Amino acid sequence: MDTLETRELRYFMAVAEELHFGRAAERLGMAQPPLSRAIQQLERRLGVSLLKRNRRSVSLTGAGEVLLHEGRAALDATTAAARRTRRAGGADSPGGPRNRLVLAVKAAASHELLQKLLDAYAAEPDAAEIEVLPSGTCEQEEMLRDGRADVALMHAPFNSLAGFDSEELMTEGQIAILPAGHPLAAHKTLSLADVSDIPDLPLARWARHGTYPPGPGPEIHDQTQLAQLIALGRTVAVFPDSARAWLWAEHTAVPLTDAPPVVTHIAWPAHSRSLALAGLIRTATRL
Amino acid sequence: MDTLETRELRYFMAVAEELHFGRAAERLGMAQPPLSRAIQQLERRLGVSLLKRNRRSVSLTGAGEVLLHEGRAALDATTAAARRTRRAGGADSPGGPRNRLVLAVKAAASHELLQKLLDAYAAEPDAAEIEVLPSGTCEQEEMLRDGRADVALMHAPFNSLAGFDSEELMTEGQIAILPAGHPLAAHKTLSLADVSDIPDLPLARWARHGTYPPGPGPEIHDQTQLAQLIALGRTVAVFPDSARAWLWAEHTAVPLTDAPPVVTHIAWPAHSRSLALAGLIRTATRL
DNA sequence: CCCTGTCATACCCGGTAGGTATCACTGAGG
DNA sequence: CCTCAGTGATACCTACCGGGTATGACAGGG
Repeated sequence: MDTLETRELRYFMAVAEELHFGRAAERLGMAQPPLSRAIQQLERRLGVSLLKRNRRSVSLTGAGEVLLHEGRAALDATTAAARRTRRAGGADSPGGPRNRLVLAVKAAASHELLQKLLDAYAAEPDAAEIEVLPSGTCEQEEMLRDGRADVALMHAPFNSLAGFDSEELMTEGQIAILPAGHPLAAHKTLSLADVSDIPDLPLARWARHGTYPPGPGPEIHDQTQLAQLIALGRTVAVFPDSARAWLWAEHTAVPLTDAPPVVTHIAWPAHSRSLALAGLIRTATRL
Repeated sequence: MDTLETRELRYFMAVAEELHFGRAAERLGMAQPPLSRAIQQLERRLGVSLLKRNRRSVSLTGAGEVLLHEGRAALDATTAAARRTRRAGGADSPGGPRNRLVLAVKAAASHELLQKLLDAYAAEPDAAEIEVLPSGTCEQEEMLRDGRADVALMHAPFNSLAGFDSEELMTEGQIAILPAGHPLAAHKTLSLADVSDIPDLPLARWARHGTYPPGPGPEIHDQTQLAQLIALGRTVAVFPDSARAWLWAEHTAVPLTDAPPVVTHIAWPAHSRSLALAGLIRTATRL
């Protein structure tokens, strides 16, 4: 009736993303004709046209766009259910489910805070085991949504907290990281405008989901790469204060006066009901 | 592999809620044996035991509890995707998708605010059509989650805003609604303690999802019933200020000094990307 | 000790998901 | 203008599996 099987959703997502039945079928590991048929059935069942086929190109209708977004959320929720259930498996000794929590953190994030949090929590009675899962740039949200992680350290305004519950842990300013020898490195403070268009030092561009924002700067996907490029005098970067921890001798940090403060949150799926998670959050807010 | 079909989720939810294969099968409109088999397959696929069968009774394992919660969220997301897609159907004329928004409101909620909101929004250029969906006590959250509604007026602290984005619209105090002739009705103000244990006037109990909280007061599921019982001198109720709008001559409203303020929010699913919704929210915050 | 309730097993059938072959149509290029 | 490459739809077949019925196995209560 109005069921929407997971398989159908998967199929539609593939087609909607590829906008090409052949490639979508290949990605799904199946032949093209059954895929075409499945999508037709889906459209008939929903009573809605999802794709515009022009015999030569495929595009989304309005309803298709809606299903692309809502379906992504639904699929994520489903795989999250599977993952979390599987993870909870075996943990069934009465009196104390040996819960394990997966904590997603951006690799470059404040190491000090994380260390304090883990230490404090480990000291708690009946603390669950914490698995620290390093995540790429802005990937924590996705990880929480699809169940790879149970809880995450996020950094507003870079991460969006939409759809999660969260508690504020720490606020810090931002600094510009410059090559030590650069003229600007002599300043006591700088503004964003000062560092955003230095002719010889374009701002580095970070990979987000495999693609890079446009711009003149070098393409980066690794903090060490960035550190090296700065040391070589090829680029400049803007980071939260806590990045001072990993600066090299060839780097100079200069506070930025007008950069928005970075707020570190601990965030988790709003519907979570795990005792272990509650304990970790309590510990975190007490730091 | 780790797919978790919607059908399997539906089946498991039924069994997990009934804790009885026979009744669950009946509720699903199928025979018991295929249901047993489906659950076994599910457990085998997940590699996790979900139910403890004692040949005489069924209970959830830890993993089963997890799947019960996570699965509910996943199923809601899936049916939401179906509903919203279907609702977006046909709306495909280029240049302006004739979006229609479904707004869930608690029936007893501030009528004045709702009226102002609807009027203001209707005056906007290219306003979408708003369908007002009355919802039972604390049902708005569920409606947002499963796609029956796109946006809702919620009242903290009664509704939980967890998992939604929201904007604050209005804050009001609370009042006790008493029979006009009652001695307490002569007071200028009251405290919660004053009204919570009046021997002859027990607090009314509202239905939530068909069940009533325990207590001595009468069982209510309708504001008119409540008004009548108060008028008859049988009960007393606590409401936000805006309830004054529907008071009878036989009622007296007395402000409560220590009741938590009621904050009306406009709330919507965090991942929403609808233009029409954005417009409505903009209008609401400008009121 | 039997009887009832309850979940699991055995077996069968029909629908349907998926594969292969092919058609229908479109747009580019010579 | 015709041809050919590319792409989605159609036709048809098969095998799997979801669902049904009948029955077994076992626990508890009278």
